[in-house]
Amino acid sequence: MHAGTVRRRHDTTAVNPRAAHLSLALRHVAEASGQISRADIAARTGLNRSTASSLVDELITGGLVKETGATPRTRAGRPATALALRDDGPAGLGVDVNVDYTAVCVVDLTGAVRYKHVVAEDQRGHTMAEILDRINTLSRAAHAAARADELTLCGSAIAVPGIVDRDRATVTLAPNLGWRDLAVTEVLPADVHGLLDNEANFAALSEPGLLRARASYLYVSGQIGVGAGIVLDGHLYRGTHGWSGEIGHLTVDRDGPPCPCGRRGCLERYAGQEAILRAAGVSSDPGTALGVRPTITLIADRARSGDTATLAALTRAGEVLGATLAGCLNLLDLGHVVLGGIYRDLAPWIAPEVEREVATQFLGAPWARPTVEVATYGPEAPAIGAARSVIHDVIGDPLRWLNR
Amino acid sequence: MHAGTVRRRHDTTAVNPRAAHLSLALRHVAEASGQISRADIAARTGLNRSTASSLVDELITGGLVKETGATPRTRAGRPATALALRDDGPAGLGVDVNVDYTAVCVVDLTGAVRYKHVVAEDQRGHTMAEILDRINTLSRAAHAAARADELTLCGSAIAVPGIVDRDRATVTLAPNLGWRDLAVTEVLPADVHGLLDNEANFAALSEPGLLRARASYLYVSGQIGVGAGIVLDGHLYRGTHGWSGEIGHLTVDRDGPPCPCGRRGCLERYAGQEAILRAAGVSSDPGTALGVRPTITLIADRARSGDTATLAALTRAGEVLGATLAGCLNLLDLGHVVLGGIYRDLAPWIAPEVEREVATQFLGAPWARPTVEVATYGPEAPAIGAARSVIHDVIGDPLRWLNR
DNA sequence: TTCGATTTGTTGCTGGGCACAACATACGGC
DNA sequence: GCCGTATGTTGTGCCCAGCAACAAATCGAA
Repeated sequence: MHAGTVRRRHDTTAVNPRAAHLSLALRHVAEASGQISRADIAARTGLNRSTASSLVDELITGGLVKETGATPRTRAGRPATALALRDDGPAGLGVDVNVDYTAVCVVDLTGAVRYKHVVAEDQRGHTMAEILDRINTLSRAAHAAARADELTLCGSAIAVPGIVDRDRATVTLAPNLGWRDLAVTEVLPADVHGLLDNEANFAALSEPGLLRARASYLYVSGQIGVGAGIVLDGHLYRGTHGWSGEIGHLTVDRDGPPCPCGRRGCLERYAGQEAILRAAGVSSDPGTALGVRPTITLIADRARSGDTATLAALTRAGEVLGATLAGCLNLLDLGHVVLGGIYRDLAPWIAPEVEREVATQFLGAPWARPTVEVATYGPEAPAIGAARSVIHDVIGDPLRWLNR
Repeated sequence: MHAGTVRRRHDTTAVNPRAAHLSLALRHVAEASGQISRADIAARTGLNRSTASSLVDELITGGLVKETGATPRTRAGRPATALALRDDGPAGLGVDVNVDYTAVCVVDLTGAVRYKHVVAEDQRGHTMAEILDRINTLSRAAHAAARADELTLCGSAIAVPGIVDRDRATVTLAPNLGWRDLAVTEVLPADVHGLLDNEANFAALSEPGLLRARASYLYVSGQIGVGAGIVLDGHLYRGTHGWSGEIGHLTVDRDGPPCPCGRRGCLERYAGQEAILRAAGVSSDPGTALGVRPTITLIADRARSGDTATLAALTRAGEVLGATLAGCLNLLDLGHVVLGGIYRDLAPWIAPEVEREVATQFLGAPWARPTVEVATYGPEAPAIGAARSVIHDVIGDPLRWLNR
């Protein structure tokens, strides 16, 4: 079940066993894609074989699951028929509105990205209406592409750089876009109700291992700010208001340099994009449009060519970031960190430092060595994660798709 | 459902609707004690009135719920019969083994503490066998007291200062007790299976508001170290290994004083008991037995009499603690902190500082002002929370009690 | 006071869905 | 070719939630 919409925030409501079991069976198919049979589902869930069969049949006739021939026969006995998710059923539309680009993508039930389109253009030169219009146009194109690919869009989600109110589907505040109390999902095609969340949160959902391994990890997204998505047991933890993961303003040094937020020595002042650029001696003039990517690849180029100032800046940033993350891991008892955003591009220099800091400062290290991983997707992560969240909702409540 | 034992760590198993609904009904009775009727339960859960009646009847015949006359009649219509938890049914046994005292208590289904006994004696002068023997003796006495009070002990839980492996019911490491890989729950009466957890975690469960309000908060437990229990939506969050809440070694200042853990500038070095004592100019010689309480009350006395060094030490500790907690709240998006352990005794001087720091540094403050609260229970909190965790398990799975 | 309106709790009925058992199916091994 | 084994299907019974009708207990108004 996707932690967001279907979330049993108050699990004080009655349970529908059929719906729960359909989701359960579908989840097992998704987690062990292509290598699972009806009997396996029965064994793993504790349900009776006949019940599992009935559930799978309903999922098959509903167009969510298909049989994929027989499994490789190993033991004696009748060979099982393998089950897998259909890749021509429901699909999710993901949109990412960032400061200097807009991205849309379509993800099918298996989690595969079936369509992707990125428009790299700084939003700051455009009015709100123009931005919304672009979102609308891109969404329509994605919608058409999905239909041409025999996919049925069954939902959409928008990632924005800011604070959102998910219940009201409203952007509370997105400073870099100049948005405040904006119901942005209304520009989406009417037949797909729109979800909404922070970029870091959706980016965290883009990791492919999430569903398969029922993972718990901290996804760190380095951008102009530094955010994080907290994934616990395969579910995004959003906090009481939906603002979880605000690590950019954790205090590194109470006597450190002042931060626009009013405090001193925030993590962003050491490991944020601007701080890295400044420490490396690169001008970070916001007037040079298309800011984010190019400057970061510039940094990477410099580091690759051995520029000492750049290498020192990255080492320092990695150290500070690692130390801060170690604290987060200690608080949450998480054993896994994923480096996303700019840290993914800078991973060759940042990751070792983070790994070292985390290994030495994680208190559980003697019993469980923490791992640091580089994100699978780069700038397209929020859009993919957004689309995937739609898929998660289908898997969490397949009945809504079945009797649509 | 209690997040610990009954926890759907992998919610990959079939659901038993009857069990879930019994728990649901019982939970509603517990949350709205004395002011709820069968019809209310039906309305709030979405279950049919007849179903709610059936569930309540089963809970009544099982000895978990009772009718308490009629409700004050306000509107027209047949007056409802109020329901409440029985206080003469199942009860939980809680044990707290700390460095300088051992505590046991019995909590009934309503959450009330029905028996309590604390033996203040430093464990460091005794062998492991002696300590275990004392636990056994105290437990037997509590068992007898519960029986004399017409209560039926249906489970037990032990709080220890250290790292535990809940699945194996084993203390992995309790430095101050000298324990390592000890299956401490085996000394409990055989008919009550023993749970096990860290003191801070159980202490967090001792707060009475937990069940009623489905709360989310950070319970900070100041002792020799500084620990925390993370409560999300009324459930204790224990992390992937059960070590969550380790805030004592969050870094306050990377260039700060060295800490025995090998790092520098850990929170404990500023807001831990020893640090406060030292900063206040009080000797913290560990040779003076019965260390914890008396020295803390001494500090409180000094502060009350206006000793400037003491007041400065407390202000500083509160500041640093508050700043660190603000970071935790930002990461987890929690809006509520409970100050427990020594911070409860020192609350008059610590709490305002914490409150100020949290208010200014919590990023969500403009939309949701964070609150700081003083813990309900003092040193007995872990034992009470341990006992209460047993009760939570009964409420989370009443069937196990009903067909015992 | 009486009668309708209203809300609560109970009872009998129905149907959905799961467990169970028996059976058909399809292999491997001897 | 036969037996053992594992998978998937079919038929049966039971649990339990929903539904509707009814009894119970109050309020309000004529």
